[in-house]
Amino acid sequence: MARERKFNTVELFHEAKQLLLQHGYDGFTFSLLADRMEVSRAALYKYYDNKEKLITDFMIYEMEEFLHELKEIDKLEGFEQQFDFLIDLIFKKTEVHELIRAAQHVMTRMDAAITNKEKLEKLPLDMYKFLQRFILVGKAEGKLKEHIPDGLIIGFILQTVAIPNHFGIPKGDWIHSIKEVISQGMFMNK
Amino acid sequence: MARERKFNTVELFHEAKQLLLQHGYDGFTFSLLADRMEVSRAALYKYYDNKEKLITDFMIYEMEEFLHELKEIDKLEGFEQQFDFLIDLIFKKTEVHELIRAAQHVMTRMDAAITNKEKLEKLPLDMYKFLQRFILVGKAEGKLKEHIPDGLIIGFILQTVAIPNHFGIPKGDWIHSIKEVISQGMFMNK
DNA sequence: GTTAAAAGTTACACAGGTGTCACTTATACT
DNA sequence: AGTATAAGTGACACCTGTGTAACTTTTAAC
Repeated sequence: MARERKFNTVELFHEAKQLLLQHGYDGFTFSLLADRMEVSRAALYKYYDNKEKLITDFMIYEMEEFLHELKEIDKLEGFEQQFDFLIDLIFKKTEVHELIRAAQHVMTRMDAAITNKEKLEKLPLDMYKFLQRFILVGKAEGKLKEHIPDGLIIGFILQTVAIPNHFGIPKGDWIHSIKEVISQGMFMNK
Repeated sequence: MARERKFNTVELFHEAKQLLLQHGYDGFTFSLLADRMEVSRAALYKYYDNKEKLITDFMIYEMEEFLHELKEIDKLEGFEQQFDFLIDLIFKKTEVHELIRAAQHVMTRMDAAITNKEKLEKLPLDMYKFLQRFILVGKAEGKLKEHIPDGLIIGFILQTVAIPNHFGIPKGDWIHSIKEVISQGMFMNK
C-alpha cells in the first residue's frame, strides 16, 4: 500500500561508512548523507531519530559482521593457522578498527539513556572474550608466552593495523614483517 | 604603554591541551577555552586569527618540545639503553602521539594556504628522520633485524602507546611486557 | 594629568546543523 | 476508480559556533 522506497539500509550504511571515514563523527551530517543518497534530509529522520542513533546502528551492524567473520577462526586447526587468519582478517577489515576506536570515543559523550549504548558496549567485549579463547589455545599449545597479559596480546595484534605505512611498503611485505615482529620481535636472536 | 595581559601563551596552551584531549578537534571551541581562561572569546581573536591557527600553533609547540626531549637520546651509549629511553619517553608523553595522529587528520582538511601547514608537515618527518638514525645504530650493532623496514620499526614503537589497557594492568608491568613483545615477540622460542 | 597603545569587552550578523510538522506523492489492495 | 498508508519533501524555528567592529579599560611614558 505504500510508495516504493528510494534506498535501503545496506546502501545507506555503505554511504555512511564512506562519510564517517572521510569526515569523522563530528564532520558527519545528515545533509551530507542525504545528498549522497539523493534523498531529502527529512527522509532520513523517518528512519533514524538522530545522528547518534543512525551512527550507532551502523557501528553495531559493522561490528556484528566482523564478529561473524571472526568466528570462522574456529574452523581452523592449530594456533599458527589461527594466528595467520586473524592478522589477515584484521588487515582485510582495516576500517572496522577505526570505527571501534571511534565508538569508544562516542561512548564517552553518550547519554546513558540511549538505546544502543548497551549493545555498543557489549560488542567489543564479545570480541575480546572470543579472542581470549584463541589466546588460551596458543598458551595451552605452548606457542604463546604465558607471562604476557592476554589484554596486551590482543591489543598488540589489533593495534598493528593502525601503524601508518608512510613509506608505502607493499602490503604483502608489510603484513609479513608485522607477523614476524609480533611473533619473534624486532631484535636479533643472540 | 599597554595594559597588563590576563594570560600568557603557556597557560593558554595548557588549557588548550586539556580541552583538545577531552573534546577532540571538533569539540574544541573558542568559547570553551575563553571560559577556562576567564577571558572573553573576542580576546583570543586578538592573538589567533581562528581555531585552526591556534591549534596548529599549539601542536607545533608540543611537538617541538617532544623533539627536544627526544634529542637527549644521543647522550646515551649503546642501542639497548637508547631503546629503553625511547619507550619510556613515549609513555611519559602519551598525549603527544594522540596529537600527532590528530595533526595528520587536521592536515587533510586544511587549506594549503595556511601558514602552519609546512611546519606541521615537517615536524613528524623530522622526528622520523631522527629516529631513523637510532634504527641505523641498532642495525649496525647487529641488535635489530636488518630485513624489517625502518618505517615499520618506528611505527611499531610509536604505536604501542595507543594499545588500550582495558584490564588496568599496572603501568610498570605493562611497559615491561611491551618492551619484551617488541624486542623478542610474543611467541615462545622453540 | 594627558595621551598613546595595546588589552579586553559587548554586541552584531552570519553560517550551518538539528529536529519537526504540515504537506504532497506514489502504490497496492479493494 | 477510490482509498489507505507509508515514502518523501519543503519550510520553519531553534541553537551554537564564527569572526568582526566599535567600544571601554588599563598602564606606562611624557
